[in-house]
Amino acid sequence: MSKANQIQAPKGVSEYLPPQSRKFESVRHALLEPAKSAGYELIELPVFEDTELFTRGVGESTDVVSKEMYTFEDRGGRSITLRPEGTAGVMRAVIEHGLDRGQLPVKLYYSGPFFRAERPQAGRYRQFYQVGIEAIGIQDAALDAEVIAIADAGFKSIGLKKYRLEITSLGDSASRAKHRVELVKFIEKLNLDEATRTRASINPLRLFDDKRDEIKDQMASAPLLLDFLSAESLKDFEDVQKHLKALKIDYIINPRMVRGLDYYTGTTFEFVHELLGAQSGIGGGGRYDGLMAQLGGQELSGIGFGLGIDRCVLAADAEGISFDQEFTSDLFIIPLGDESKSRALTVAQELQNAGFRVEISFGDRALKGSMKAADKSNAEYVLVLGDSEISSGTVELKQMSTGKTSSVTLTSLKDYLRSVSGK
RNA sequence: GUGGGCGUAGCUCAGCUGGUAGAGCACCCGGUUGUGGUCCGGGAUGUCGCGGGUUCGAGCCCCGUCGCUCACCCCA
Repeated sequence: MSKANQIQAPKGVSEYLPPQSRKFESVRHALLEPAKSAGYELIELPVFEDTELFTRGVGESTDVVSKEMYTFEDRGGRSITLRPEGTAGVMRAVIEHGLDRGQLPVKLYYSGPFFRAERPQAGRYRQFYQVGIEAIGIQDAALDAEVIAIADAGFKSIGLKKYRLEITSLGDSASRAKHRVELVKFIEKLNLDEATRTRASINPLRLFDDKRDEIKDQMASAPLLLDFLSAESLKDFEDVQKHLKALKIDYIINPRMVRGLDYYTGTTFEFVHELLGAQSGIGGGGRYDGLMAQLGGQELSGIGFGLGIDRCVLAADAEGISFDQEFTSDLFIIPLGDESKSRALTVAQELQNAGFRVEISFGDRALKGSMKAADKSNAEYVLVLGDSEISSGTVELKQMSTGKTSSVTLTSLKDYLRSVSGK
């Protein structure tokens, strides 16, 4: 098999094959459960949207929109983009279908693939998976705290320990405007290369996030947005912290935190894992005041988060967390001879319908080979189904862990399995 | 878009200063009739990423190219 002209997966996509895929499933489940427990409901949306949704919602000045979108023209000449993040799409659906006309807040959760045309690296993929929630329509520091708590509960439920929560507040627009003037003045005096200066002119906050030492050193004395918060914004931020303390959720204030999406205002947060490489953010989110209106809806505030399933899987690996749900079947049926195959299928069907996990040995391998297959499948019990069993109606059920066999009639098989498995 | 590392069997890798390819795991068959795990014996599998060059001879050297990977920008 030559690899030269083999079709490969597109560059930079994350794929989960068994048995690794079990981890993915467990992680997604763990991240989703806390949201359900808090009364959030599923919203399932398309993975592609009108391009304008993102240019208007996420912001033209962001890297996500300016250089990382998968955009193409569909057959009707419309510009379509594979969703790079989840919030904009949720807002679109909420506005379009009037979900915000009922009781507030609207509480939604979702999970699925997202797409960004970036250069891939550890923990960064072109197709990646997120779990997200959005709570729309109520401005309340307690809600901010709940959203953060839901994310935290998800990570804890995976078993993650080596992560930290960083929070800050971007304040209201007046606070940000005041700070921006001072920050721009400060940056003008710095010694920066052309590319960095251009970046700063688009959004000066971005310089806080630069990883290069020469930039970090220069930015050490830069004016911080937190120091420019209005009394109202500050009170809100303190309330969020008060609630987090009540919830016993540890956090650190990171006044230099920058988020890549333009719509954030007020409370913003990020969960950072300590054992991952350069891409260490396992989740993040914040409040967005202007987004709904920006997209043509009411002036409603919202808050939400996106958690990276891929990165959580990597983090779980890094922490050595094992997902102990081994793939085990209750019963493995080995038919001997063509006549018995049909019978094996019907026996399996009946037991599967009764809630047991039952596998069949397919093909015409020797009994020994089938036994090995049964062994590998971790089946609890094995039964050989040949002519004599079918005519007598009685099978020898072998318990693999002990090697012991017991005679059971085919008609009582279900009851027998129930009694020994407790299912 | 920019930079570093790496591309040898399904997987993990070995291959000394160039002499036409190996191990472990996994897989399949067998160790006398229809009962697994251990053990023993046997077996299949590679255009050594691709193309070109140097050489009597290249997996090993040179050039190009593609891919993977890590990092920068940025982000889940």
